[in-house]
This record gives sequence, structure tokens and C-alpha cells, in this order.
Amino acid sequence: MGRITLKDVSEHAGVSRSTASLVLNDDPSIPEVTKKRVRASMLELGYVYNRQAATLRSQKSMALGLVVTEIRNEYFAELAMSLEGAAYEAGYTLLLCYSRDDLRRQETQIERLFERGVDGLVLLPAAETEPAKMDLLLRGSQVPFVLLARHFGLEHDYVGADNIRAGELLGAHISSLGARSVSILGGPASTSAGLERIDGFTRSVSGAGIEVVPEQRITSHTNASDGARATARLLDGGTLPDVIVAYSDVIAVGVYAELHARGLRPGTDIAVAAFDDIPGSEHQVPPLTTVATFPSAIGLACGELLLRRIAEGVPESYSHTLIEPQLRIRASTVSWRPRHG
Amino acid sequence: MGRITLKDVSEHAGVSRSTASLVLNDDPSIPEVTKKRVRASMLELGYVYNRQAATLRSQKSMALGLVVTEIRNEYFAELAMSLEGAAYEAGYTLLLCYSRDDLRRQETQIERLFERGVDGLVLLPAAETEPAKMDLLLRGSQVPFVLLARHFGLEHDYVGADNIRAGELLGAHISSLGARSVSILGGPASTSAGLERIDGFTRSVSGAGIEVVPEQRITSHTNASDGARATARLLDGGTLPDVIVAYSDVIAVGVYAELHARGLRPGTDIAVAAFDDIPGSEHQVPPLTTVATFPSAIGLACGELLLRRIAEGVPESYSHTLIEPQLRIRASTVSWRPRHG
DNA sequence: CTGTTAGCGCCTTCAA
DNA sequence: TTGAAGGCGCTAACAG
Repeated sequence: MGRITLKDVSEHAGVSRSTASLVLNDDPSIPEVTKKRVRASMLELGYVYNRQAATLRSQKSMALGLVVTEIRNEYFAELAMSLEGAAYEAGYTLLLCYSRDDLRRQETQIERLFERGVDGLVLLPAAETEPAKMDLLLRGSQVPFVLLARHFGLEHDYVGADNIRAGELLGAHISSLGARSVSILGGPASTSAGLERIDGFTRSVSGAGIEVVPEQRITSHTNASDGARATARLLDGGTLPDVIVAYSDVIAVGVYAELHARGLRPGTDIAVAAFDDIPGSEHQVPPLTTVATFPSAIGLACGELLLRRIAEGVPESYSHTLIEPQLRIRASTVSWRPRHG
Repeated sequence: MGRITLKDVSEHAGVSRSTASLVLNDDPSIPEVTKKRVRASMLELGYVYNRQAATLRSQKSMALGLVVTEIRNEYFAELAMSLEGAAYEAGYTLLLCYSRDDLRRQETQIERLFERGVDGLVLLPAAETEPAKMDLLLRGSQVPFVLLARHFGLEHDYVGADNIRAGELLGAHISSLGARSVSILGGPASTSAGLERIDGFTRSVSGAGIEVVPEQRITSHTNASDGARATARLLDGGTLPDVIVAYSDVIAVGVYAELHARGLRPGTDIAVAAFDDIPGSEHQVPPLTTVATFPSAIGLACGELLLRRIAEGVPESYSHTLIEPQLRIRASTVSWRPRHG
């Protein structure tokens, strides 16, 4: 029961209603003594500010929507958390929805957020999102929005890792090892992040005479089991590449497991590398070479961009903020030696 | 701009305002033809339901608040996701806040959720939460709430793993191995979950003549690095127990790493076990013995309980729902053999 | 610094 | 089935 209203407070404190309202905003035109009295009344009466009413009136909800595919993956979890941090600092509350990579669900979630009058929206789009349709839905709403970690086309604000660069960094490192063949365990098909990583990597190794054997795709929910399965498929196909590059560190856990199951030592018999640098990766045995993609920096930048859009309105040109990745060279690649001289 | 209102829609469709309102609720008293016409008008005009207004009027926000410490830990992530799933199915939106185990922040977050008029609240309390104070804050609000995964005292609704049982299960297994000494890497002090696990475990092994060497506590943000550090402290102290029991699987990753760094093979030279059974644990090398605590079942049950409380009001007696854990026996314990005959 | 006023968009009741 | 009316609690604008 948000029973106690500002009216009750103002009567109890013996001030006008507008004064009470100004106290809420800590307006400097009100003397400290009055503020104190009003606040004491609020406390005494157990007053709770009714933001629904304020939103209705002022057309500002002080809420941000976040739609992500899922967050069991630590990388996404970190994104969500840092975004919430940015929102919290600015006084915003985060409305969180998981699309679970389901298009209908994603659409419903976004519509519900619009019903709630979010001041801005962050979308980590589901893998198969149809660009034109989504564009219509988002733009039609007039609500500022930013795409996170995955994009579709270029006509939107976007914040994510520089995945092409990440691929290149890893490609250059792999080339320097003297490897002859690489297999990529590719993560979800049809996400920009996945394609860019593979693009950058492939381009980067193509000059070095390295054979990139056909990729093993992984379904969109990427976890250790998927990595193990993809590795099994690869090896069952009769290929034993010099290097396995996994779409993400989480997948690499499964790669390690499957290699061990077949008597192959990762980092010795076969080099392994991945992307993201989640906290556990340096504690893998052997420590995993990976490309750090700094999800907390991405989430923060995303929050800041969105808040700027909310404050300043729709810009003429959209911003693509790419967070620079960093290669983390560890034993899973450097302790490996080429078999062929 | 939620500019288009129900009034606009009703005028466009040539029906009364109350009819348009009833169509929103899919009221059976309205003929299908009328519904169709009204819905067409909504679509054509780009009508967006204004839930702020509805909330103000009806005193139901159709929103649930969730305050968790953090979710980079996969266990918590799963909790949050399954809870969101339950909320989504019932038409509720989830407002998510991270306390980051910070008491001031936790309080602010809860107050903000009340301002937003959440119909119910789920709290995974920060480690040092003061029971009396929190009790006052929550009860004072009149908003139904459920504690998740950690509790304080008994006078609340609570859903979590049966942590005592989890400890007992693991203790019984460890006893059966013929181990003589165990060290517990204890996770956050002062959470009910941590204490219960240790309690159950200790009680269960106490009859078997197993020495429980002093625990190494881990700070509240538990990740692989913390596990490695705690292991280092333990071994630096000159103790080499037969078994290390970690507070959670995430910590065990660090335990493995530190053991390897010192030339000790987990599962062979020393047994290792933990709690939670996150997806990566069966893919560790060696696969990790652990007690599955089913976070998705917990999240779901929590959501259902809260929705029931919202529907039925405050009950006479509170419910403690404990999800039964299951022991997962894997190589990290069973491949170990006692040194002393 | 105060008081007054007029809504924000929806829900609900009541009478037609 | 419909139309009219009142109000949820707050904000914003303006005149005192």
C-alpha cells in the first residue's frame, strides 16, 4: 500500500505540497530547516515515493530495459552486471529480460518493456534476429536504444568487442607458432560476433600457409558440453589439426575434456586457444591462451552511451564503440611444438 | 512518446472507451468482430499500452523485484534466469538489482524497487545482512517477499538448496573413501548456505575418525582466483590433507590450478570435491565430484512461491522450500587412494 | 518561498 | 453492451 502521499506528508510537516515535492528533488531554494522537517515527516509516516505516478506525469520512468539472450555464460553475466552498475549510478533501475535466443520471446519482451515506458533499451539480439523487422520495432517506438555485443547492419548505436581485431590478434599469434593447420569451433552461426572473430582470424592466418580445416559449428547455447561435442565431431572426422580455436573460453573447457578423454594433452599434443578471458581461464591446466574482450568495459560503455542518448536525443550519426581486445598468451599454445620440424 | 491512448483507439474503431479497455483484457463479453476491429485500430495507430497509468490506477504493477549479490557465478546466474522464466510465464517483468554484497547498496536497491511498486520481491541477501534491520525494511513495506538461497532466521518464506543435506551427502562419500583428513575451503563466512554446508559435512564425517583441519575462509566474491589463493594458504601452512572440499565448483577450478602449480595431481595425490555441479564440472580434468544443488529448480520454486503469495496474500505460516541435492561421484575423489594402507 | 490548478492514461463504477 | 465521470499520486506552471 503506497498509501501515504505527498499530500499527507506536507500536511504533517505543515508545508505546502509543492515544497514537499521540491524537497524530494533536494531543491536548493528550500532552506535546510524545512527540508529536515519534511524528511522527518516522511520517515515518521513511512512515506514511499510513487514512481508510477511520477512517470505518468513526467514521461520519464528512470528505468532502462535490457534484453539479453541468456547469462549463464559468464561473459554475458559480466555485461549485464556492469550495465546495471552504470544504470544504478545514474539513478536508473534495470528491467531485465532473457530472450533465450527465441525470436518470439524477444519480441514480446521488448514490447513489454515499451509498455513500461523504459527511457532506453539495450538489446543483445538473439542469434536469428531479422534486421528489418527488429529495426521497425525499435525505431517505431522512438525509444533510444543501443545494441550490445552483437549487431545487425550498421544503422544503429552499437557497443561491443572489436571482434575482427580479436580474431586477428589470435591469428597472428597462431601463425607465429609454426602451426600448419587450425580448426575453428565456431560458436553460434549468424551472430556478428562469431562471424567477425572467424573473419579476422582467417584473414590473419591466410598469409602464413596455415590450413583452416572446416569449422565445427556450435549451437547457440554455448557451454562446455557443446565444446566437448564439437571436439568429438572434429576428431571423429579423422582430422587432428595443430591448433583448435574455440569461439569462447567456456567452450574451451569442453575441448580440454574431450582431448583428455582421447589421450591428447592440450597445450602439448595440440594447441588450444579461445576468446574472452573469463576469470577461470588462467587457472585451466594448462592455462588457456585467449583474447580478453573486457565485458565489463563493454557494459559500462554501453550504459554511458545509452544515457547520453537519453539525455541528448537521437543523433545524426550512430556510434559504433569497439572495445580493444588484448591477447593473453599462455601455456595452451606456447608449450606446443610443431610436429613437422 | 506513448502518445496514442485508448481514447484515440476507441474513437478510431468507433467503439466506447470501456469497450476498448475490455478488449485489452480479452473480455468474453465482447464479440469477436468488435475485438478484431479494435485490435486493427491499435495496430494501425501504433498504440502502446501504458502500464504506468494502469499501475497507478489498479495498484498492481505486474513487476517483480530481484535483488541478488552478483551473478558472474554461474550458480546465481541460473537462479536469476529461472526466476525470470517463471515471472515471464505469469506476465510479470523482472526488475533486477545487484547488491554486490554491499549493505548500503542493497538497501537502496530495495527501496527503489518499492518506489516502483513491485508486486513482490525476491532477495538473495548480502553476506553481512543484519536480520532485524532487513526484517523491518521488508515487512514494513507490506510487499510479499521470498528469500532466495540464503536466509537469516526462520520467520520468512525461503527457497534454497538443502545445504545441510548436501554437506551430509558429501561427508558420507568422503568417509567411504578411507580419508583421514579433510580441509574445507569455506566460501563466504556468515552466509547460511556456507554454514549449513560445513555443518552437515562436519557432522557427517565426525563419526568416521576424519580430522577436519582448520578451514580456509574465502571472501564473499568467490571465483577461481580465490580458490587458488585459499589453496596456496592451506599448503603454505604445511598441511596436506587427504581431501579438499571447496565451497563451490567455481572455487574448485582454482584449487585444481594451485595443486598443479605445486606438482600435485588432483584426484590422484589429493581428492577434491565441491558443491553445485555447474555445467563445466563434469568436464574438468579429472571430472569433479560435487553435490548438485539445482539452481534452476530453486529459481522456479521461488518464483512460484512468490506468485502464490501475491495471489493469496500473507499466510499464517511461512514456507521453507528445500530442494533436495544429489551427489555426483566422479574421478576427483574415486581415483584417489589412501596413502596409509 | 507558498498555494492553486490542471492534467498524465488508465481502471472502475454506475447509470443508461 | 455503452457513455460519463472520478480519481490513482505526482509534476509543472504560474500567480501570489
